[in-house]
Amino acid sequence: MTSAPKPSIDILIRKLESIAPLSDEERRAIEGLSIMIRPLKPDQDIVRDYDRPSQCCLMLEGWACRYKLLSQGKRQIFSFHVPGDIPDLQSLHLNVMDHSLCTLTPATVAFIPHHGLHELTARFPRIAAAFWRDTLVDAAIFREWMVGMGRRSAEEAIAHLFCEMYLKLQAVGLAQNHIYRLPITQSDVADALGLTNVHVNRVLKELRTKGLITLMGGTLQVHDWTELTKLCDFDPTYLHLEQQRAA
Amino acid sequence: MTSAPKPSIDILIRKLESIAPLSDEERRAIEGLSIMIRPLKPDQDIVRDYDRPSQCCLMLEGWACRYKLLSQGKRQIFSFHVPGDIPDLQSLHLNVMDHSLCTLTPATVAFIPHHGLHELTARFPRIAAAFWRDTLVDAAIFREWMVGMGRRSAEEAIAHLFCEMYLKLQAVGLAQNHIYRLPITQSDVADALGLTNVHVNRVLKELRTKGLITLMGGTLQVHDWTELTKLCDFDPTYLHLEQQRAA
DNA sequence: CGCTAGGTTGAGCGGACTCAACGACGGTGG
DNA sequence: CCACCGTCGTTGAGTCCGCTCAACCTAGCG
Repeated sequence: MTSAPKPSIDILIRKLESIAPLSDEERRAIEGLSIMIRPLKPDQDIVRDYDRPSQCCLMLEGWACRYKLLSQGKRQIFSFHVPGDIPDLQSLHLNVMDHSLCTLTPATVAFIPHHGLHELTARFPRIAAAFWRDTLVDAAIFREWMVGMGRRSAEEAIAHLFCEMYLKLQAVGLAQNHIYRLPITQSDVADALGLTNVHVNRVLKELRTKGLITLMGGTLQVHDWTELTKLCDFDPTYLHLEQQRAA
Repeated sequence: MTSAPKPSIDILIRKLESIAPLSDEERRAIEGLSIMIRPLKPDQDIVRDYDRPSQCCLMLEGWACRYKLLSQGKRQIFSFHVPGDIPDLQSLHLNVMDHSLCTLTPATVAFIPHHGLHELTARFPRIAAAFWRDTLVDAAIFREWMVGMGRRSAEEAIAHLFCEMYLKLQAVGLAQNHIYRLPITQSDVADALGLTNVHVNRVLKELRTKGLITLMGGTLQVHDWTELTKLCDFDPTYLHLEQQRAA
């Protein structure tokens, strides 16, 4: 953070354009969305299970995650979100929240009323398609996490998560050289992968011992990318990062 | 199947209308889609991992599932699909398949070219929204399966799956009185929940012994719905079955 | 300086797995 | 018509990955 640019909805335009170019009119329509920008503290819920939100949340700065609390205090994390993401875009068409969304770090988010998004997507099918696509990639990542929890060992699952996060962050310019900020606790990792914090700790130690990664002070460094991807059989197809040709 | 009606795209119209009413024009546009209806045998792949399909598949009769094969022959099933579903709707906007789709029973499916669907959704934003919503419910179910694999015991996970399938089938008129056809093997259940067929077998025996269910010849009967839902802490919110008020 | 959240380590346990055998059933072909 | 075979379901015995419980360490922070 040398001289932080003022966070704005531009990040959304850039994200959409990384998939398909926008016309001037489309770009102007997005810039014309009425939004409310708010700074948030860490561990602050943005929307909660059973809420009926009337707005979506665009991450401008910081990390967030979607999760659900079960009886007996168990927690399942569904996804991690970084700047450019709209983690609750589904609320545009599913009026009840079936999970919660909360910040992991200090964050800046833009709230965009459903009203404006409904108008926007009705007027511009290509923008609607781009948003739709975004939720589809989300679902693809859910599927891959299912593979992790159902069919991968703890070590493979953790390695896989680290590979995935690196590519996601690299795609939005938040990571390079196999180093990135990963401001989440071992308990968060555990709740994302269906493990316990104790076991995550042991596996991390193992990965460190093998010289594959170091994870310190919220920064992850991958020392041997090839070996790490091999360990977990990582195939990035599901992230659908390649540019789609314009429709 | 006393006097089977000829399967047709009507099933799709009915499904869309269960969410929001369609105008005559919209209905006619859907009926005007060029489709190809095909009967399929059981265990037949419809689309495969890494394919780049140019059409979507509407289930008219029979069951299908989405899955992925891993190295060492492991398999993860992501979802089960019944008549009215479009299991590969995501291929409309994600051009590479990141998983496969195959029949579980003899089935009849309608293939709908992407071309026609793109036109349809561009012309009718409300139809686009309905399709989009459908993929969002899909994603919500993925999330719930993640909860099952990450944070539920085998018994809870299996009970939860049975509750889910009942409500999904009931919603399309394929189940009532807590009885329904479940034409899948114990290995399928295992691959869906991240378990082994052996363990699924033992847990089913346990559920049978408790008098909660009987599962025989592909038919599941729930004897004590209340108890079954209590056992797995079932909350159907995530299925988003309630009618949505017209946009 | 003390509190708290997060990380680390040990010891013992158990749910689900592995391997293996066998039974039930339906389809198929000689 | 029945022997054969493959798929699916069932059961037993032994193992292990990841869990539980618990203690302790470390660093940031009010």
